[in-house]
Amino acid sequence: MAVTLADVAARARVSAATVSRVLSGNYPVAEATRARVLAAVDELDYVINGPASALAAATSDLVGVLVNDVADPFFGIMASAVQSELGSEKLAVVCNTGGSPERELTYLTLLLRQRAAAVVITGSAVETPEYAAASAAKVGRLAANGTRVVLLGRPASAAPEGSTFAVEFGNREGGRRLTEHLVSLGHRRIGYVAGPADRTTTRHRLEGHRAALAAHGLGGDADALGRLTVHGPYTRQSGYDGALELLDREPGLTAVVGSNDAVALGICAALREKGLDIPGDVSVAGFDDLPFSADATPALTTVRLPLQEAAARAARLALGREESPAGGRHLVPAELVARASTAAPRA
Amino acid sequence: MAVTLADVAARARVSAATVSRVLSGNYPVAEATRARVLAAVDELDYVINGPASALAAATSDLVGVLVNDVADPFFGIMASAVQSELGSEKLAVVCNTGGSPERELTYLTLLLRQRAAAVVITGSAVETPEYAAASAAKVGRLAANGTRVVLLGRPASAAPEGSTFAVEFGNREGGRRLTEHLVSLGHRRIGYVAGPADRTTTRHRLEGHRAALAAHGLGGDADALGRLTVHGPYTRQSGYDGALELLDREPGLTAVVGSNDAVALGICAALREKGLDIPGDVSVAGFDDLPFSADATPALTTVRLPLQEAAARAARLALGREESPAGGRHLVPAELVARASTAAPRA
DNA sequence: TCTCCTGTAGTAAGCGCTTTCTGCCCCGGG
DNA sequence: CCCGGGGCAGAAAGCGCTTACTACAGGAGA
Repeated sequence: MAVTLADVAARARVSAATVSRVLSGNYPVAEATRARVLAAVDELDYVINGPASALAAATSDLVGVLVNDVADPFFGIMASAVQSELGSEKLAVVCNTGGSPERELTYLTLLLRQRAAAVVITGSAVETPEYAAASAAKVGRLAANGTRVVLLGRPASAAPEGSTFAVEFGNREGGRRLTEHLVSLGHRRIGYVAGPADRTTTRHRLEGHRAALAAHGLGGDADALGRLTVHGPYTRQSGYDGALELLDREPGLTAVVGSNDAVALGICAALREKGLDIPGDVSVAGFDDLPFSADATPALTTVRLPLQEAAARAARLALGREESPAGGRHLVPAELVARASTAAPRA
Repeated sequence: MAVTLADVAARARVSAATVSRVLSGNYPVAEATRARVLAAVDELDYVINGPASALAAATSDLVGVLVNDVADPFFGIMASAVQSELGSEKLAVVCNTGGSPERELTYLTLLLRQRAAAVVITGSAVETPEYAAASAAKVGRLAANGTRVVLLGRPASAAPEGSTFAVEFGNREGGRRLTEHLVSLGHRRIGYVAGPADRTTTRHRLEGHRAALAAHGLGGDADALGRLTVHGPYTRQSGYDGALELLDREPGLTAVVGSNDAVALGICAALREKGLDIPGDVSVAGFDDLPFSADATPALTTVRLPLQEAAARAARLALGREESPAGGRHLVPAELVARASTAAPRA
């Protein structure tokens, strides 16, 4: 990288300052001068030095995107949408946290080090006071540095303020609608394979589920609810194991809800292995409406979360391209998608 | 970010140079001094300034990862594996090129600008001389800048040299094995929904397919082959459309191969819609063995590409952690995975 | 005892930009 | 005809780090 600003300046017979102004575009430059500079840039095949620019301007072109795992479609779709929305203006730094709070903090530190322009944090938060405090501290540090922080699909830990925003998913509402759908079909004993017990998303979806049950007088006592619920990671395997466990505890189940679509698919596999028909013997439902859900056999009833739109909005907030409502919180609605995996229980 | 190296140096009563040396670790520092510096770093909660460091050292902690689209599992899996392999040492900058050569070049320029330590380029290349030239020029420029370039799942455009490596997939071999499997089951008229005509991957998979046919005297003339082949993007929709088209042209088909698993699923959907049983009436096969393929109904026969291992190796090459064989090319073998979507044709 | 290493640490010169502060030039108004 | 002001462009001071190069102990060999 021999060619520097100074070389371009010399060739265009202007000062380095002028070249910088032409390239950054945030200062008026006479048209003739601009053309001369641009020509020189072209002729020399000049590529600006990002780090030098970032150092002088105290901010970089990087936007961090924290996900549990980009290989998981739920996160992959969001990461993709964020990246696409950034265009060629900013670069997306994708970090797999594996859902671990420690790694999340580690990556936030690395992004702080890079003087990232913004950070989009996806995935549910762990609900422990220590984590909340550590997380808030780190976010505060980022904000102090001028980095915009956007929480995507995660509730604002505290009241978001200044340059911190939240795009939240209607998990509670979606969970409620899904269970209402099942109840209205006639189901009374509904199993639930939930996500890890300490995550916000898990809690919200489960709360929606229980709210729907309660609204129809099906809540029962905590013990009964507990017997119908198992927890595990958001994986297919967890659905498989959970379904077997629930079937064992409550042979009379007529429906099982998975905490997400992958879990639901695992539930389906377990039921099928037990010789049960879906939805003839047992109805199954998921959450998220990922692309493969419509293709499954039977097609999965689920709750659609507009991941792309939500992620694109998060990206726009990160870039400061979209105004934020007072309070900085956005709620993205969840929508029931009823398909073939749910039906009325046998009489 | 008020705290700088100088602050740490003052607090530890050493010079800035010493602090830098302790943090970078590439220069001996006495144990007592090191401890003092580390303590100061801790007390001041110092975070190094990435851009400043990158400017002075002329290289950054960024590794570019070019993919068609991270939301596509094929690329998502590779991006995830690369990111994980980088650990917290380097940051992965993921760029969606959408398969467009222009965007690929744009992103390579942006990564050059960032003085990325390495770039991993995934996805098949477009086979036109202009693109090959432009791409080679850009890669050369990156190499000249000290950036390691690793091609993942794409043939080395020219002989890779110096800091350029290639981890290639056994697409030809995989294609051959798959078709041999079908032929050995007794299929004679095999349709093929291929990828875009101008991509290397498409060509290799198709060549493997045709080599297998030729080996069994089923090649026929170019016309016959052409009639059994349609091209389209690597999408489900393309498989759906392609299958209908092929069925129309050649009603006597007993098997259809998709250019990848998504295409194969589309083929399945089209066949089912036509009232055809899989594999009773028509066998279907895909390529890649993505996670959803095993779960499809019927489970898809396909060719497994060890994407994670390949991507991890690419990442190691990018970091300079793994020795490369002479010539810098690695070939990753493809393996046939026979499942329920293929069977002998009806008598 | 003196010199010469070897092992540490400090000095200082940048790395290539951005941006504030100046200053020039030219126009319009008095 | 002279002065004030606006529009552009240059000078130069950093931004915070890395890394020669230099300096200075203290110990070994002569």
